[in-house]
Amino acid sequence: MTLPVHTNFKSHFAELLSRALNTFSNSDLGINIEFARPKQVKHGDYSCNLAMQLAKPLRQDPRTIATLLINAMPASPYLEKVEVAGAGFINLFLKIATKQQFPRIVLESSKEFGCGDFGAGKKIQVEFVSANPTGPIHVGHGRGAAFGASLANVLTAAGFSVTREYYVNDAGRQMDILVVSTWLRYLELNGLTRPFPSNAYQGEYVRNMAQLIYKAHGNHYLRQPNSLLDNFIANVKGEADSEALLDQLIAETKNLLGQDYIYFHNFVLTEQLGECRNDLMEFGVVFDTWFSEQSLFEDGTVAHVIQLLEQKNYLYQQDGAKWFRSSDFGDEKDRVVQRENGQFTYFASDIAYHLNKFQRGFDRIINVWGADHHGYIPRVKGAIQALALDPSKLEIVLVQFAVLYRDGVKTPMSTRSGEFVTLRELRQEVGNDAARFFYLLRKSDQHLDFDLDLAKSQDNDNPVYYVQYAHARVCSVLEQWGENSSTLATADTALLTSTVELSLLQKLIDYPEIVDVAARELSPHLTAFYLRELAGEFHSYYNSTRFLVPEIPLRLARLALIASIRQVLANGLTLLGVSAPDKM
RNA sequence: GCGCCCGUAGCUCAGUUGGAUAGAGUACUUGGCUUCGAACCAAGGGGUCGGGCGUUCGAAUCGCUCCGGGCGCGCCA
Repeated sequence: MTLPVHTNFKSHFAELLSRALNTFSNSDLGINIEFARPKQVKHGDYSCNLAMQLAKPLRQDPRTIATLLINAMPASPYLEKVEVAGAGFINLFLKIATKQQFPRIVLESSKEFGCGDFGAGKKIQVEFVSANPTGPIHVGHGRGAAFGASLANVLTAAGFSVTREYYVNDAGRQMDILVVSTWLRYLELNGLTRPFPSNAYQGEYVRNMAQLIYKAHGNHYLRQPNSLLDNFIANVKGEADSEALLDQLIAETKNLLGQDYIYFHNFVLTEQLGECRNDLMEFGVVFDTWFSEQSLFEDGTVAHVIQLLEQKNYLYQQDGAKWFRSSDFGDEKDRVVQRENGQFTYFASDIAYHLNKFQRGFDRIINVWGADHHGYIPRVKGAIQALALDPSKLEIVLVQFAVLYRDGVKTPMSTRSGEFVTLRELRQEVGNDAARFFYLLRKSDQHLDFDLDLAKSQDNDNPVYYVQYAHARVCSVLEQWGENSSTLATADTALLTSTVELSLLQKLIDYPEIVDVAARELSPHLTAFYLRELAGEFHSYYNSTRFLVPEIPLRLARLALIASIRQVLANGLTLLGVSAPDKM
C-alpha cells in the first residue's frame, strides 16, 4: 500500500461520509463534514459529529443515523474500523500499518512534507508591517512583522504563489513633521536653538540624522539671509505644541528651505527606510515589493481614481472639501478625499493603492493591519465597491496591539514621543528565534501583554528552546549512530508498536493538516502550538525509550521515526522563521 | 455616547462554524543523570471558563444584559 505524499485524511474521510450521506438523503442539508481529534485513545483517531447534526433535520435518533452512515460508507484501505460511540459520534480508527508508513513518507518528501495544494495555482498578496518610515521599527511593529512573515510562509506551503509587500507612506504629513524635527535639530547643531515642539519627533534618532547632515554638509543649509532665520519661529502662529503649530512650522520650513527641503525630505526618508529594511531583514522578514505611496501621485493613479469616482457620482463638494459617499456602503459617515487646501488625504491615495492591487491580478489580497485601523475598513471596502471591484477579494487581518510593560507599569509606545522599545533592542536581548516564537505563540487577535523584563529574564526557558532542543537531540543521536541516515527510509517501521510510538506517528500525520488549517484560517500560531506538542512527545519518548539498541531492525525503525520527527520540526520552524540548530 | 477586540489555573496563553472528563507553559511540591544531550522527563496540588438570564439532547463556544480592560470614532497617517 503506497500513500500519496500529500495525504490529507480529513478530506479523504469527508469524501467517504459525504457519499454515504447521499445514499439515503437526496436533499442537500448544507452541513460541513468536519473531524476532531478525540482526547481519548479509545475514541479513535478521528471523530465526526455529522450524525448529531443530522438528527434534527432528519428527525431521527443520532445513533441510528450514525449506524446507517457507517454501513453506507465506501471502504477505505486506511481504516481499521469505524464505530458509533456516545451520543452518536462516528469514530474512525486508522490502520496501524497506515500510520507506520509515515516515517518513510516524511523522509522521502523531506522539506516538501506538509506542503499542500489548497492554494495551488492561486496568486495571493500579503501586505504587512507598512509602518510609517518616521522612526525605528519597535516591538509593536514586530508583532505584525512576525505574523505577516509566517503567514506568508504558511500560505506558500499551502501552494499559493505569495507576494510580500510593504506599503511605504512616503507622501504624507507625518514625513513632513519628521523633516521639520530633523531641521530643528540641525539648527541646534549650528548653535541656533529654537523651541522644540513636544509633538514633534522626540527620538534620539532624529538628532543622529541631523548629525549626519551636519557632518556631511556643515552649515551649508543656513545660507539664507539671517533675517529670514531670525523670523523663522516668530512667523509661526498657533498654540504652543498644537497640531496647527506643526502645520505652520512645516509651511515655514518649506518656504525657508525651498529646493533644499526636498533634500531633507529625501535624506530622512532614505535613512529611515534603510534602517527599517535592515531591521526587518535581520529579523528574517523580507519583502518582494516596497510600494511607494508617492508613486501613486506621480503616475497619476490618484487623479485617475478620483476622476473615476467622480464620474460614478460618488463624490461631492462640501465646506470646500471633496467627500466620498462611503456612508452609501455602510460606513458611519462620508470621508474627505481632498482637503480644502487642495491636498489629497491619505484615504485618497489608499483608494488608488487598492485599485492598483486589484489590477495586479491577485486572486486574494490580504492586508495585515494594526487593530487601531479597524474603523478604516468600511471606507476602504466601500471605495472598492464604488469602483465596481469585488470587496470579498480583500481580506483584512487585524493584529492586536502589544501592550508594553516595564517594571509592571504600562508604557505608551509612540514613535512621536520617542517612547518605545525598538525591535533591535528586543532581538539583542533575547535573540531572533525567541522573539519570533514569542510573537507567534499567541493568536493575532489576542491582546499581547509584553513584559520586557519578563521577556529578558525568561530568555533561557523560552518555549522555542524546548522545540529546538528536540531537534538538536535527534541530531545528536543520529551523529552517535554514525551511519548515513538516508538509508532510514527503508527501515522496517512495522516494529514501531508502543503507545508513545503510535502517538508520535499520528502526530506526524497531523502536520500537513495543521499547515492546511493554518493557511485556511490565516492562523500561523497553530504551527507554533503543534511544534511544542510534537517536541513534548518526542522528549517523553526520548526519556522512556532507548534508540540505539543492539537489535539492528528495531534500532533502524526507531531512528527512522526520530529522523522524521526532526524533519517535521525543521519544516515547522522554517515556517515560523526560527532556526533549527544541530547543536545548542 | 457609538463601534471593534477581549476576559479561561497565581502569571502568560491555547481551545470558539455548539460535542465525550476544559488543556499547555510558567510558578510551587516531590522524584529521576557512571547508560543515545537533565535547555529533559515522571508525579501532584491549583478552575463557579468575568457575573446573570436565555436558546437545546448538549454552551468556554450562540443570543440578551451587566461588570472590567484595550483600541477606534480627524479636512492625521
